[in-house]
Amino acid sequence: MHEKERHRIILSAVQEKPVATVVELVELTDSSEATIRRDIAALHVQKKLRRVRGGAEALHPPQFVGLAGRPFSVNQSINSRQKQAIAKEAVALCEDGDPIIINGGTTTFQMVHFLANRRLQVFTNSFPIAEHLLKNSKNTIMLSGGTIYREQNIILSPFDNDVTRNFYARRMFMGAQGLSPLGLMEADPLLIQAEQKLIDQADELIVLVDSSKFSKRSSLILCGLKRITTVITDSGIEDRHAAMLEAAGVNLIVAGVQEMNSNRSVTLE
Amino acid sequence: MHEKERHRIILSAVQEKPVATVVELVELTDSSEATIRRDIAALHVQKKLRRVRGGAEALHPPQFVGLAGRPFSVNQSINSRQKQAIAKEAVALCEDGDPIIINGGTTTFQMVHFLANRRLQVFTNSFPIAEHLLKNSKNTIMLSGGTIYREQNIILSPFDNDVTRNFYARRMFMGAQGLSPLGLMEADPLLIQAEQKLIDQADELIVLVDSSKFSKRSSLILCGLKRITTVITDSGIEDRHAAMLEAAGVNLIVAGVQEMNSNRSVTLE
DNA sequence: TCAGTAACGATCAAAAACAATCATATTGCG
DNA sequence: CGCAATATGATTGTTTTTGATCGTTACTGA
Repeated sequence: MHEKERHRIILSAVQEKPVATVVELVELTDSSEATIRRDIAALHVQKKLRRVRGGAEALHPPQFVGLAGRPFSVNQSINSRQKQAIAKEAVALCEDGDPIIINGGTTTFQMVHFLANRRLQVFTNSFPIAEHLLKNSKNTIMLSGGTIYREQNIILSPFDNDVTRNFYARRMFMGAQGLSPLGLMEADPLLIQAEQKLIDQADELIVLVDSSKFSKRSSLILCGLKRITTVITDSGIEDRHAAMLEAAGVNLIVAGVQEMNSNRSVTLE
Repeated sequence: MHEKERHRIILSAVQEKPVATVVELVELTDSSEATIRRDIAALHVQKKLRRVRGGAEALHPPQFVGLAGRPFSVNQSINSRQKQAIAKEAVALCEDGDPIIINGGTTTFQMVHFLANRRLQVFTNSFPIAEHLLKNSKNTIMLSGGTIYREQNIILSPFDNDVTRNFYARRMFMGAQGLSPLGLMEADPLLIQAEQKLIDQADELIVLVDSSKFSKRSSLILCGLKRITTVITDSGIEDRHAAMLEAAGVNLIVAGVQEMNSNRSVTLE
């Protein structure tokens, strides 16, 4: 076996498992330990992997420290003041007993805090949302089936999911990457897929976006403005954007960040 | 077993319950107490867990009341020694890349620790299993859709679930309430429902039961003995029960609870 | 309080992993 | 073809890790 082939095998093996031992690699490549060690050493200086005693490990060990991968947990803290205010308004629309759909996302995730004392029927495709509500509330939780995508933290199935098709809600709540005259825009194709499966399963579509989203654009259009029932945003929204929504017949709720009585402690309760 | 692998298993175990004892970890990893102590000490200085007398605990331990209602978490500790040994044999049957189904239950839950270093395609209807694997392993996780039942910790849908129907596995692993000549018995009608949806989605049916289950009966029969490919149990199984399985053409694996020095403490710890 | 037991730390020998070296095989090139 | 350059595999001695033992310390229950 040639050197390059071994290197490919080694790199592949290191991706598959947290740590590939020298002995394993010997069996995989039918070469000697000495050779494998030399290979690992070479790949180590090439910064292709990290050399550890006993074998080698991937350079960027997908640190599944938390369920929320980096992107998710980082997003969590961005604009969390506004997001919480927006989420609060969203939950305020609901009454106990209502069936609702919460699409995965960092803004919609903030709804969980205000749902802690409620008793709704919540359908979601977000693993973190389901987990949190399950642990910290008495709501009925329904989950869509499929593969859990770690990066986006959503559950998605390539097949038409009858659980999804049979759950019909009064309202569906979702975030978005951007909101323009063209409609509701999203960046991640995976999220688009997930959202398109849900979007027709509710009477009303409630979109939760902070005001910065009105100036952002994205490549993928999910649906037109007319499909949206209500937009909840923060007071940073510009008049022209509000006018745009009004023209499309979309209700607008501006979450009052100011009315929260002196809570500099934004932390959740 | 490699150092990194042990560390993963230890961290996995610490997540599951408030405190993982050294003895438990020894059995989980097949290494000595000295090694486990050294590992715990190392992980302690790495701030990955907290070292306590007798073992280790998670850094951020209390997830409130906990997702698992009482019944689940209580069951968790009963006969956990045997359950872990049984679960270990179960995982040993699998090769990386295999598609498998893990039905929810306390015995099958123990498989998660041994899956920490593996890379399988795991389909489950158990929220805790999905959660744990998601957080502590690189396995691909697929979840069935539906309502999350808190008592039983399973996800169940009244509708035929296409995710389920389209996932076909090599092996399905499940626990049971009892095992008699009549077949596999279950007590909870809800569990029966969940299991019947999955049981035909795999080539082989592997049943994980501790030996006490052979003398227990239950009201509901899930399937006959002949449907079972393999039974994994502990060394407490009686000869007549082994004969019963043999007569039905069922493979039997006895998980070696190799006599630990003077284990008069059969009680749970 | 006072055993009795469990957990611990230190120590040392065995095992595993390693680095260095040399002999052999393979490859490339004149 | 022959020779040199390089890669590979085997051998040996060294370092690291592991497991077992033993004396000490911390808990437990009467």
